[in-house]
Amino acid sequence: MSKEITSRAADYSQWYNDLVLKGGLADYSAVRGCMVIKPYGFALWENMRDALDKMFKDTGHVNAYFPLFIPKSFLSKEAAHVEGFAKECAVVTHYRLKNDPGGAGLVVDPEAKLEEELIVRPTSETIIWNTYKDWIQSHRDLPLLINQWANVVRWEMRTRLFLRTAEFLWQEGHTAHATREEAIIEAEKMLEVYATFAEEFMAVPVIRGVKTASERFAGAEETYCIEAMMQDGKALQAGTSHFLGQNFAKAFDVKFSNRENQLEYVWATSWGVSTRLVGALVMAHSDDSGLILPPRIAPWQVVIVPIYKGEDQKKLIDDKVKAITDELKALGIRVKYDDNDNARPGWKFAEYELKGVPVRLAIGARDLEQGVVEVARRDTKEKNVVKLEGISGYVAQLLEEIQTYMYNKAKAFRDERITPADHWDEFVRLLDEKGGFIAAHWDGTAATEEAIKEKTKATIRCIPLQNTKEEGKCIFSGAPSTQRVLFARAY
RNA sequence: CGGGAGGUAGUUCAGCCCGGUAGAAUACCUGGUUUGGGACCAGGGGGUCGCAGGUUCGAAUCCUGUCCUCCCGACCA
Repeated sequence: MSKEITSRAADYSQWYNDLVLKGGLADYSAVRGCMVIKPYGFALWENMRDALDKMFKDTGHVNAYFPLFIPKSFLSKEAAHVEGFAKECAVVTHYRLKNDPGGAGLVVDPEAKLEEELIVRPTSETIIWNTYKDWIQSHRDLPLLINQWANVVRWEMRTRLFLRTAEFLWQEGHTAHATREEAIIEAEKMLEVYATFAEEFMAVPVIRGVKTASERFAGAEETYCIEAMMQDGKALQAGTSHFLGQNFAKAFDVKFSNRENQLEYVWATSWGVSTRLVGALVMAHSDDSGLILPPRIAPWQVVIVPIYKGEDQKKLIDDKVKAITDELKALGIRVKYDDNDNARPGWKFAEYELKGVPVRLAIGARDLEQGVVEVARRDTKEKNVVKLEGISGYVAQLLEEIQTYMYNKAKAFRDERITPADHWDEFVRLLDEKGGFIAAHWDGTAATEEAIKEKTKATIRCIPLQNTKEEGKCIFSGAPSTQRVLFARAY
């Protein structure tokens, strides 16, 4: 016995915390609302980051880096933007400490007050558009397709590991275009990149949609989103892409000369995903034994555990494992050989299940004699004895199979939790008893949306793209509606 | 930010009500036996009791303040 995990049924929140902490992804820190991402969790994030970074580059984007600090005056230039972020900003007011003459230790030096206070970026639109003003003169400078990997700070009242922390890591893309159409295409394209990443790498199915006006990004004309379904029936926004119109161009006076030599405001997008995706990954797939990580982004795809009596057997196994790991590595498979003699096999089995390693190979003297190895897959917990000959090919194929299985399982779960509702009683009952997305008609007003939220805590997660049009009556007001939207309680 | 719970060894926790110089399990170290689902025996090391004040001859224990975490709520791309 050692690392007990709270079951999902007993306490879903605690289960999630247990997995993150005991699975070695992150720790709490001495700073309120901030976490330490541990090496195993960071390796997972690095794999996600690398895959996304490649996708951004493949779609023509380049990376750059803008300052952590934003002059306070910048934030207030776009009215909706300041409204949305002002309440959760960390502010730098001084630039020096000194020893208190009264002996109270280090104190802020009141004489070192900043002329203009600096905001720790909650997002970088303002500092970036202030810069773009200098970079864009002509239509020949467009489109400008830039991404940055950075940390941001949002002073949240209530935090949860990965899902909502005061400081988090993310990427933010900021692009500038000559036309409205081109900017919209960009925002939609990047949403599709996110959706592809979530589905193909994280094995998390997502719904592509647009946000309602009240859920829209502060300063955007349209916010596109991908929404995922967690195992407790709550929705989680996994990524957003915004069509910013000319709002920031106007706020920061960014104009370009078109082909007719007329000055026009630039059209903009921004888009981001964060370490919150790690939380989504945990809650979408894992079980009561621990994490279940999809092979394409798992830090270790395969772990090999030797089982032996005495040094002689150990040597024989070591030799065989060396051959196997060489084969696996040649196929680009990330493999760990755990021959630590301090822990026994049973302990290791439990440990790597907790850590969600997709495939485990156990190999002992008996196996060597018979030329076989025990292969255990984390997702289904199936165990098979497989011939050592051709094992690398078998494992490579198994990893693919696990990736597909995890996606299909999550998709079946998600699809089963999209339920249509046509009456208010049914809507409320579904939310309480079943959870998930509820597809219902909505009259399109913010007042109705707000009233539903107040009564049920459910919000409109999105209006799905390519939604089928359908005449109906609003679930709440009874007013006419042309399509169903997806409601859910959300993280 | 409001309500509740908590912070004592690396970890999980007992001790606190009723003040008297800190304990268990596990982990760790040494030696040995072990190794196919979280091993066993023997010996050993490890804690300014979150932090800062106060009361007291004496504080993990009582009082005040403060920091951090969890749960619920308010708030929140």
